[in-house]
Amino acid sequence: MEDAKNIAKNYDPQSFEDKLYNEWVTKGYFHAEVNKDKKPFTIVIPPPNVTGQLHMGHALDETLQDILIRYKRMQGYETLWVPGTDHAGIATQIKVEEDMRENEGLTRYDLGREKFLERVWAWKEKFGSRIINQLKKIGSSCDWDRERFTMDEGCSKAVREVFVNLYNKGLIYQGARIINWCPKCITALSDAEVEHVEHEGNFWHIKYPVKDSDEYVIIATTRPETLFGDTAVAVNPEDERYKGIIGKTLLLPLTDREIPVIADEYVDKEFGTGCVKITPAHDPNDFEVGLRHDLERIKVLNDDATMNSYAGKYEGMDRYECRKKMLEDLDAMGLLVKTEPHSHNVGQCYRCGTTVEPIISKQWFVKMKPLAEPAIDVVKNGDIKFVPERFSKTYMNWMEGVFDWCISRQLWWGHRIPAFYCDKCGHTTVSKENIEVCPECGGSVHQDEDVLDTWFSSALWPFSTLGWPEKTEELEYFYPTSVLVTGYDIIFFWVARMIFSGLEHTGKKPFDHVFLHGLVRDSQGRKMSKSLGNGIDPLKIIEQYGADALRFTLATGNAPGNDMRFYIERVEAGRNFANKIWNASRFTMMNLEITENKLPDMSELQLEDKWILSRYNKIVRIVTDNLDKFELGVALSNLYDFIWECFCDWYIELVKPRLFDKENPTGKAAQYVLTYVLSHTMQLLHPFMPFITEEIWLHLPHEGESIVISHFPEYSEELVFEEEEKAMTLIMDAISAVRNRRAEMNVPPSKKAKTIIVTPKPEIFEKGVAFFEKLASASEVEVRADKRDIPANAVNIVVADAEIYLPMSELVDKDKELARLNAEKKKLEGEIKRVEGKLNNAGFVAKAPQKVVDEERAKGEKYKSMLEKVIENIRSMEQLS
RNA sequence: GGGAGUUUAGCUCAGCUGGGAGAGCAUCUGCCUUACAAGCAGAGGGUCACAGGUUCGAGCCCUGUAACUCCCACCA
Repeated sequence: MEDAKNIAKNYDPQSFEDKLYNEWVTKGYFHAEVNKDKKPFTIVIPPPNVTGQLHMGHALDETLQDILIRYKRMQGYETLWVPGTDHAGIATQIKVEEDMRENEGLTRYDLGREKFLERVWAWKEKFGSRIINQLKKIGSSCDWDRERFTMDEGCSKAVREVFVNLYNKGLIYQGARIINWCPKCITALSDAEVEHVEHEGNFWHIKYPVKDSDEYVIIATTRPETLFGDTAVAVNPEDERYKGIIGKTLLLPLTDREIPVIADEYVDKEFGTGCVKITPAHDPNDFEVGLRHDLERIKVLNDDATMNSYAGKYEGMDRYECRKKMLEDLDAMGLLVKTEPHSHNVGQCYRCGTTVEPIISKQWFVKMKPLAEPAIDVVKNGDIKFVPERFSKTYMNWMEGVFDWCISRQLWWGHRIPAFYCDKCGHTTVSKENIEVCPECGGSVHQDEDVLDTWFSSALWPFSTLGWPEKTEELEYFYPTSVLVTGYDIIFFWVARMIFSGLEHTGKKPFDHVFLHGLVRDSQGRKMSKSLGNGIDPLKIIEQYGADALRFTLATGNAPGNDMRFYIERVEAGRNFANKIWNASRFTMMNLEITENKLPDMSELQLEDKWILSRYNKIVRIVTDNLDKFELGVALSNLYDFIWECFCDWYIELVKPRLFDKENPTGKAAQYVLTYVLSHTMQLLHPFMPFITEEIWLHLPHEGESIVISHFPEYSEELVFEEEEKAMTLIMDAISAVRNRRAEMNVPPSKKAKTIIVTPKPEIFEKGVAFFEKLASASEVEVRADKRDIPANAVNIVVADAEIYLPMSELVDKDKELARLNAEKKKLEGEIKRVEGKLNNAGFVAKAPQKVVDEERAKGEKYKSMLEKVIENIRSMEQLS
């Protein structure tokens, strides 16, 4: 252990984290392959974000995933991450377009499709590898060599297979529907991609004159510019006010068009004026009304939300400019009755925040009903489990009310829709292979210009990455995967769609568990975002505190599925913990003569050895149980307490006398136990804090070349020492009580005192003599069964099974001491009253479990005997002159 | 409008199937005790949001109330 003695005084993560990571990679510990001798553990993870910059949310994802993977690997599973290296969709394209616009003033249309896609590839090349390097910094054991999920042929093949299969089953159809249109991204969006934001707008009341009459109707609208697309005004058939007007013709203001008044149940008599303008091309409800009444659909907006020729003189204006101008004009014409403030929800593009326009458009849709049914069942019957469980409800609500999914996007970057239109006969052919001629008439064909929604291909992730639709060995072995780890904000986008896609295309569920975590917020509880500038860069944190400290922070302090606030103080706590471990290890190594890592013969174990082993053994079970339940935070905080309190604060201190005294025959045993417990604890901690645990484990006597591939500790019946644990607890409580009394009296540790322990169990306290000397500032310890000859003015301490006397008469203030004893008496009496209250309650004794009753009885006994002693002490104190 | 979550120490949060309220940080006191001042030994601090109920027993289960947060939803 020569190098052990040279280990740095303080924990310095920079000195070893990178080095260890590179070693793990070069030695291939992260590599996964089909291995029939082992069981697979497969984890599905979200893609790196498109900016190529690691953010805290991603660090959280990655940490939780890595904890599970490392744990399972150490348990002997063949572990595979199913990683994505590409987000094949809109976000990437928008990013690149933004970049082009800002730096060169170019749009994708200026470049043309081919050149533009080249740009995206180059951009991906640059940022894709950057984020992978960043993920290594936090210790991710993802085998990044398996970059399968790209826009390559394999993936495209899966996407086409799926598209064609669904189309042939009639589950994909093309149709004109109202979709959400983002005028900035210039594409259709799915319902899930639209965020509804409360918006302070106006309700404009506008007169529509009745033809050949002085009458008019007043409609109320929040989007007056869609007036140009009105093809009717609707009233409720039951509405007495308007019965007479149904069927009449209105003159649509600002145009020369005439529109009818129709009756439709959809209109709410109570809301607004009771008259609704119907714009089938720009509103989903109006679209439905239009279908019922066979109304014309007039689209008045261009793709960039400027007005088209239907707007007459407003043509070419932006939608809001047009709104302003036309309202002025209507006002001048006396047709604007009033402007009423009205707050309502406005749909915004969840990526760029632009207000979306509902627009009629011919798009591709997936019919959701038939796909949703099995996807509901598989969660309902528990085949797929959400952790925490409550999210299954969220999922179910969405799935049960799901609308058809608009999957076409008017973008260039993405999987192009495999539909071909005949230029001659117009026939649509959907095909896995590219075709040149129409199979119907032999005419030339052109492929659909649009691409598929990102989530359409992402939904295939769990199996397309494993080679599907080929029946590969990997697919056979690793699929269905074990667990998906992701944030709850992505349930609808991704989780739900993976579930129904997996079921539909492979006939199997894509994973067993969905482990959901919350969002990382800043210290004020706000979502971290670029625009707020409150994002904390994980790499800076790692640089300053180390990856292990960051991982500690991300894994503790919150329950699964709950949001977490990021406090730098919590990272400091993690760093301090690492430093504590570091120094405990340093101490261990400095006192090591042994070169083997094994337990000594049971007969050589001392009381404190058995105590720490027994406690360690329990921690093994706690950590394992909680990791199996995905309670990572609970597992880690238990480990934290064990390492800091049991191992560092007690065991190391207890064992120091044996280590320092080279003559002590039990010194070797202490070294073995110290080494055993420390190195095994490092293994327990390794999934959470991989770097420091490896560094320490390698410095301790060990077998095998890395903790990464070592075997995770298991609970052992041999290490159960209940009696010794109890005995040790008695001693420790007594020591704490002495310290407490000394602190109360402001006695510095340097001032030693004789300690007399009066106890009915001298055989236990005899074993603790050295501990009292070391830890309770005892100059000399006397253990006995009677209290003869003890000076009445000695400091006295009453604990369970013992009375302790410190003859420090000069420190005793009679009045203060009496006050304290009386306070203690009162407290004990209160406890006894509480316990007896319970025990005298017939209901309690009859109905409570025997174990609980017994425990209460034991407590009662203990308090009674302590009370007796306290009363005695009060008496003798009172007799003092 | 529907659904979910939260409410526990000054702050941030744990508290798993009901059995004497916990951690970290902060505060106060005393310690350079030969691994660690990024530390050690102590202390103070809580009507577990409120009101009912079930139970021998409720922070935990049930009902209701209030405040905050999030998600979903086509009311023009």
